[in-house]
Amino acid sequence: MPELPEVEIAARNLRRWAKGRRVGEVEIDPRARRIFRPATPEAFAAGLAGHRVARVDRHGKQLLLTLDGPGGRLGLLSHLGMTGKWLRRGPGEEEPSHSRVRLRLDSGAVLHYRDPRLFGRLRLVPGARFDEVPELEALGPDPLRDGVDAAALAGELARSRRPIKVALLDQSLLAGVGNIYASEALFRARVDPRRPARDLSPAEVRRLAKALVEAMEESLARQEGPEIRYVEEPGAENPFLVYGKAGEPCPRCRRAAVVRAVQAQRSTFYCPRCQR
DNA sequence: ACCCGTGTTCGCTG
DNA sequence: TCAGCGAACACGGG
Repeated sequence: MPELPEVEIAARNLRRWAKGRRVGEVEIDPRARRIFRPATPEAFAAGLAGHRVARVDRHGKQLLLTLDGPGGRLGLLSHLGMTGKWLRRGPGEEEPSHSRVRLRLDSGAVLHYRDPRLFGRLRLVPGARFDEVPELEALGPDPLRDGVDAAALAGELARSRRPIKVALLDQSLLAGVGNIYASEALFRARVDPRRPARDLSPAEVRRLAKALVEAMEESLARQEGPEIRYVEEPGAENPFLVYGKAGEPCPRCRRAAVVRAVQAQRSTFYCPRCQR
């Protein structure tokens, strides 16, 4: 399940697979209607077919493909939700399970959008830039592309009583931070996830900003490759410091066990001894 | 059977 | 007016 680093890998893969290619036939699983709401699968397929992929961009967890066609330029906005993934299959290769959308390319390959839980979204937008898509205006800066301005982040956090872990998931503060990297960054910055956001000192926010970027860059370096394997999938190791490590010794102090707590209906992992 | 899940949106409340 | 909260969405895996 994708957070910013996984979506960045998806963007790089799509660039390799689809940039410069023309989309031919578009096939959609009839069960996948909700992915296209409020539009219909029929309108999506008709609007996309015949266009050529000019570029692939990412902002936070949002992917934006820019395509050119006879009717002009259009954007394909893709959010992977919890279980979405773009895959490429060559001619004759077996298609993935839960393939919801198939885009036949003029390279002979087929792009599959796989999404078992149907929490992802695919939408055609008239604008072809992120700043022309109204729904994306609310997104905060992208930590990898824009960096994290600790002073600006501290200013935002100062207005919130929410626990810092919950505030970090707010996409209007920073775009792309999800449940894993919120826990990982707070551990690296030695900040207790339960503390009210407004109570963090400037030094703590600076540590947090640095920790977020480092956690994401390490993950990106680790995942570079032809096809992403999400961490919870069979055969994948858990590469994180505290996420999913409840009961195991803290990798820093070794003297306390990692604790799992629930905040805003999501799991949080932390070391009660290191994180203050 | 039951619980859990790397995300977002909507409606309610104070 | 709005921050904050909980339910809902939907399906597979342990």
